[in-house]
Amino acid sequence: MHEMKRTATCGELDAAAAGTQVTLNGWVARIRDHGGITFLDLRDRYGLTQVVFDVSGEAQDALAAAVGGLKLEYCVAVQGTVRRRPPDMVNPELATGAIEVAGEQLVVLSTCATLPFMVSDQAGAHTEAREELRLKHRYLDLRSATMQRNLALRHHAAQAMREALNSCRFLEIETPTLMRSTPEGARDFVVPSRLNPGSFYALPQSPQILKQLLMLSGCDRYYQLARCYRDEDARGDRQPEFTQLDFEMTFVDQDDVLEVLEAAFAAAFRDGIGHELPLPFPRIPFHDAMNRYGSDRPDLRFELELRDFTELARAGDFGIFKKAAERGDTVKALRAPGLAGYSRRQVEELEEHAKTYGAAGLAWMKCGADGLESGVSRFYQAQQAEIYRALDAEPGDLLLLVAAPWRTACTALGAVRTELARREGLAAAGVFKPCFVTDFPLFAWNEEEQRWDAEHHMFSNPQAQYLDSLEQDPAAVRGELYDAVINGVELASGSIRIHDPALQRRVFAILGVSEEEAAQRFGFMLDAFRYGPPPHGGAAIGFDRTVMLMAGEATIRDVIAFPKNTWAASPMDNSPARLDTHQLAELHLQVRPTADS
RNA sequence: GGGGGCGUGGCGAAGGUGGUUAUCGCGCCGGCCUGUCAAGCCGGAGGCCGCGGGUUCAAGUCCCGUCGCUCCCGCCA
Repeated sequence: MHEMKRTATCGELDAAAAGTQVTLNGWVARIRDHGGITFLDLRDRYGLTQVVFDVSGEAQDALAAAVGGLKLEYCVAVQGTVRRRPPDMVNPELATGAIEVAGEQLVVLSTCATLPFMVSDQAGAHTEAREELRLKHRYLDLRSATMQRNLALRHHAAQAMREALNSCRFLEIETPTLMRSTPEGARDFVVPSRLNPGSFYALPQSPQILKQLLMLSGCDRYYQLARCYRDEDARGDRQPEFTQLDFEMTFVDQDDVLEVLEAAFAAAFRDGIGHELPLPFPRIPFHDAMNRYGSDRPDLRFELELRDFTELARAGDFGIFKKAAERGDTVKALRAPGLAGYSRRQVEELEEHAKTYGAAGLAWMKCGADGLESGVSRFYQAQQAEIYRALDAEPGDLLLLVAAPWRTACTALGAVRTELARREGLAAAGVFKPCFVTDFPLFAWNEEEQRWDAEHHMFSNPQAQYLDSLEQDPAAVRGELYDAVINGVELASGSIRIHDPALQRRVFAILGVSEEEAAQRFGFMLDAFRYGPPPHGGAAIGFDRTVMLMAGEATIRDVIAFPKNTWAASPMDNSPARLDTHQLAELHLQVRPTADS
């Protein structure tokens, strides 16, 4: 170790330490040079301590020179005496603000080049530099108080979730990251095999099948902080590699799994940010969530519930809506309390928003003191009283309406709902409203390919009351499927699985998966399920998103140490990168030029 | 695949309708200063305005193309 090894961190000294000799190691966060006296803010993971160098005396020339040469982000060691600050110079913003260290010796452990951007030292704030630059020099970005906090928060959340599951008899078991491509929704990341020319591993999109096999193996309860890989376009809350707290349980029903989810989230929020989530989480069936909030991941921090307007539209004179209702489409209404003052421009912006979610348009009217005004109100003069009653409308409200097939109408107006909340500041920070969304449909009709897809995945159990009518009316079948949602963010998803091979065959048949295809793609699993598979179910928690939510960040990249950008690349190490011809040859690969190169 | 936003010294921003020394804050370099904590004050260096082409007497500004970043739709069971 270097000379001047630390005896204290930069975050632990307080008035009780006054008078003691200490050595601190850390980085120069700030220098305030007043001539004869210089203040140095020394930073490490634990905090910030002010060091004072009084170099006015002639005998201090050597120290003065050393202090004068300091630059931001030099790594240094300081030895000195802790002393109380004079009362009027205490800094209440700082954990160590009651004291300062009178610096007596300074050793520069290493120097620092001119910074590409300032390391942010303000809690909750990121550096001003654009994200691309932050990612290129991620090691510097991670020095900031905010990123340090995020990494620590992530650690504590992980430990809390582990403990919560440990105390429920779960075993942490690892599964391979090199495995075969399995039938899941996303594109696979693929790894060529050197020993098996032309063959490839796939990186897991989730350990789904393997954890089910662990249940068959009698492990009873399994969990894993599993890295998952999906080759799809990124988003603020989504990047190609991410972490799930994946778990699975034997001999349980849906309520048992939901309880574990509640325990895991409660522990993470408690240990991570000291927040007590209210238990149990409210449960909202999928259809209710869509009808009331226009989303299968409702943000419950604000009301703004959607209402059905279909029958009113059928009886009204607005031709477009009338025809929609008669055609079997749904008309949804959103009452925006007190927003009748919205300008035409503002409503048009909301309409544009609705259109991106598939709405043909956004109709509107205003609730005046003497009845409905503006927009499409002239078509509904005869029904004013009925409309006020049905929507609980009051003078001063703005009414927004969408007509479309049920799901589109709900989704589009639901998007308007969250956009309104954003504009009006209704979604408060620091408030967490969890819920479970349950009773998802098992199958979704794929219009393009004219067939049924699995809404969740093809191993999810249909609810018992649909077992006799599976084939007759797939659209009506609800599964033992559930999501956990907090503040409009989907944080977990799971299901009770099919453990009866005969039922599994029926589901495959509905999905159009032939026996041969099933055998070829995941025969090992079907084979395994011949050997006494137990009833089981589980879920997976989107761990990055959970931490993002707790940290109050807008993107999961801010809670991942070394994330990828939206083009799945890392500006720091320039990955992905080309392989040299030798490596390619060894892997039996040949790179074909792209059409445009 | 589609749509929106952004790209100006190391960083963040300002630069109506085109007009000649491209502005400000931070950082950097030099100087002054004994109580700051976003220290202050004085001075200085540093920019082919993402790139390519076009219009024009004249382009950071207008047009076309292109690249990069970012947000959203699609996609992501």
